[in-house]
Amino acid sequence: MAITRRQKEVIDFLSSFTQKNGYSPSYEEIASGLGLSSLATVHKHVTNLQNKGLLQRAHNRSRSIDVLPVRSGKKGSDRLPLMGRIAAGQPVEAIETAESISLSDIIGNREVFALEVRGDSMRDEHIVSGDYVLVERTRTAREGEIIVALIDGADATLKRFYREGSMVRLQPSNTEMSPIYAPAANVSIQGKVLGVLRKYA
Amino acid sequence: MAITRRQKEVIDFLSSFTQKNGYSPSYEEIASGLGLSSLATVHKHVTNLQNKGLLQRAHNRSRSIDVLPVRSGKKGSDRLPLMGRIAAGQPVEAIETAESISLSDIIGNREVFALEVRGDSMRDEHIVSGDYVLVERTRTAREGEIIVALIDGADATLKRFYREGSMVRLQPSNTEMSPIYAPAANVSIQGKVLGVLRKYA
DNA sequence: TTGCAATTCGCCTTTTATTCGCTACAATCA
DNA sequence: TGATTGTAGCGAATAAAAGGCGAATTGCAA
Repeated sequence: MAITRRQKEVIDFLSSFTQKNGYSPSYEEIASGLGLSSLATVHKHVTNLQNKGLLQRAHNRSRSIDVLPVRSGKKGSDRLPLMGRIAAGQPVEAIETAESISLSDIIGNREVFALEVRGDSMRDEHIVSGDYVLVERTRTAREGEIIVALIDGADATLKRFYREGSMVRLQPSNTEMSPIYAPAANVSIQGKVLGVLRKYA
Repeated sequence: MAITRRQKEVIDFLSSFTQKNGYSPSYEEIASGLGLSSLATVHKHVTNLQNKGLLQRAHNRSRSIDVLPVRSGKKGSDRLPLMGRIAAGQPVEAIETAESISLSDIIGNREVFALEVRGDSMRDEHIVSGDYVLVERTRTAREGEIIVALIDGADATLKRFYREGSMVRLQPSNTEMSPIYAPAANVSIQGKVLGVLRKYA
C-alpha cells in the first residue's frame, strides 16, 4: 500500500508532536502545523492514514490519535537477512540465512538522529552528497572520530576530530580541502557519526 | 494511549507531588495545584485517568492515588528523525524535526537482502569493503544499474550493468579495474542495489 | 459518631471532531 | 482519448467530548 509524500509529512508531524508533548495534537494544531486552513482536510488525511493502518484513532475522542509503531512490511520488520559476503563465488540464493542486519545494530540504545549530507568534505571517507549520516547525540568525542561540529555557533560541519593543546583540528577527508583550526571553546560537538545510509533513486 | 493536554498536566502534577512528598495529594490539594475550584472536576479527571489505566486508586480512601509507570517502550523504533542538512550553516539543534528516515524508506515492500561488501571494485562509487549493500532480489536490470551478478555460476560480483548486443558488460567503478565482458547467457542477475549501509566501529 | 475527604448530580462553556458540498490535479484504465 | 478514481484542498454547519462549576451526599477512620 503506497504512501504519498504528503501523508508521510502528516505521519512525521504526528509522531514528532506526540513525542515532544506527551499527548497527540488536536486537528486544529495539526492544521497549523502543516499549513492547512481547513479541518476537513486534516480529517481526511487522518482517515486515510487510519484506513492504511498507519495510525489508530477513537471516534469523536479528542486527541486520540496513536501513531502505530513501525509499519512492518509483509515479512518481518526493518531487519534484513544478511546473505553473506559478495564475491564469495556462490549464487546468492544458495546461501543460508544465518545473520541479519538492521538500523538497530547501529543505533543500539543511543539517541540517534539522521542528517542529510551536502558537500564533499568527507569524500575520501566515502561519505558523499545525498548520503544520510546517523549521528549519536553526544557532547564529546575521541581522537579521530567523525563528528558533527558547530563552529562559533554558526556553521555545522562534518569532520574528523583531533585535539591539539587548547585548539581543535577539524580534518576534512578530502585532499583538496584544508583542516580547520579553532579554539576548543569555539567548537561545539553535536554528535558523532555511527553510520551511513545511502539510498539510490 | 490517548491522552489530552489537560490530562497530561494532571498526571504530571500527581507524579511530581508524590515524588516530592512521598504521599499522594488530596483532591483539595490537586484542585489548588491545578487552579481548579471544584473538587468535582478533580474527581472527574482522576476517574478518567483511572479508566485509561494511567493510575490506580482505592475507593473513598484519602490520598490513595498511585501513578502507574508509563510503559514507554520507545526503543526499538528503527525510524530516525531527520534533523536537516549538514553544512547548511545552521545549528543542528535549532532545526525542527519534520521528517524521518528508516530502512523501510529504502526497502518499500520489495524482497530485500543485505550483502557485506569485500573488495574495492566499486570504490569510485563510494561503496567500500565492510559496507552492506541492500539488494532487491530481481532477475532483470536496466542499463547502468548497480547489480549483484553471478558469472558462469561461480563468481558473485558487484558491478554496473550494461547490455551490448548479445554480450553483457559488467563495469567496476574503479579506474584501476577493467570491465568484464561475458555472454548474456552466462550472467545471472541476483538482484539490484537499492542502498548502502555502513557501520563504524 | 462525627469530621473530613471522596463521590455523585445536574448544568454550563469551551474545545474538538465530524460531516457536507465544492474545486482541482494526477494517475490509471478502458 | 475520455472516464474514473484517489489525493489534496477549502469553508461552514453540526455534534459530541472534555473541562468546568456549586451543592448535596456518602463513606472511611479516628
